[in-house]
Amino acid sequence: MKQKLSAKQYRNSRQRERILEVLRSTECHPTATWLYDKLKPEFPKLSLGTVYRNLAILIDQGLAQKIDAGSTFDRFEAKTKPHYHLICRKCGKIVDFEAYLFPEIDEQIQRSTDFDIAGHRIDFFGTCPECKEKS
Amino acid sequence: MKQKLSAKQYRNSRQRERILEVLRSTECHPTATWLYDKLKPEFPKLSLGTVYRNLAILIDQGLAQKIDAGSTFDRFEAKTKPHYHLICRKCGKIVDFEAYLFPEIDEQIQRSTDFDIAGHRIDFFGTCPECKEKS
DNA sequence: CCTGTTATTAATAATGATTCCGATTATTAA
DNA sequence: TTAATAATCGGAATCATTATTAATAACAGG
Repeated sequence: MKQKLSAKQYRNSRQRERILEVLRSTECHPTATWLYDKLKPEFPKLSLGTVYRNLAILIDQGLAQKIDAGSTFDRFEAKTKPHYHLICRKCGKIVDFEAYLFPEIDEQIQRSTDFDIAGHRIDFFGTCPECKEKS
Repeated sequence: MKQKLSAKQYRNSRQRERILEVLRSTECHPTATWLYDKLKPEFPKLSLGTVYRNLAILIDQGLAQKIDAGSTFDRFEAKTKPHYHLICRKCGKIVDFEAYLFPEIDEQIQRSTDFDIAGHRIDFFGTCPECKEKS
């Protein structure tokens, strides 16, 4: 059912074309609804589902990406010291990496921007030992 | 309505106590449902809403934290070169930081773990210039 | 220029995680 | 013990996202 054949043959569609153009032309990192609102005047019959579906296609084509939240539902942990996460792309497992290796990068970034930096998060993406074995 | 008074007076509850204990005792980074399933045998009448509410309280008390996804809905961007994100804690704005400063840290992590590291994400959290002015 | 095939669309229904609500129960201070 | 009010349970509501379906549009071949 949930086919992910990148071999899929895509046709051109005015909607998808414009979604990509708008996505490329904006500074912000839009939500699907933001894109929908932006394009609604141009396509009065535009449907939100069309925006979602075309974003998925653009991602499949490597032309766009979702800002990766790692998982679709909230995850929690007891508060400990700062640490990083290793996230398995295959099974979604999250493993702590008990270190805060780069405390100096906050200042490094702070000097280059107008943001007040309070902290950072680093997630490493890859394949966990168990999933490595299976493949 | 949506009060966030940390001055709130919390009472003890067996459920919250156990939620924290389980959260502290596990290696994984549970979802609310996982905690619910874990504690259901112990509290046959346990409600999922209770788990969510108590997690919120524990977070308010600084005893737990949500693995921060930055925002509750998906955000997209046209695929460009690798870069980092500056995320404003007050308004949720995401700004690109056009650099991939630390390409060597993937190897650094890879050497310390059994994961195959394919890449990483760094998000910096702080306050954007506009929100700084307002406060 | 037709025509058949099938990707795409719009509208809407379904899903699934999270939050809210109301009546009941439990905790705490006095 | 009692009064005040958190906390609970269960179910309904919410809201972003995904799936379904009939109609439409793109495009390759004739």
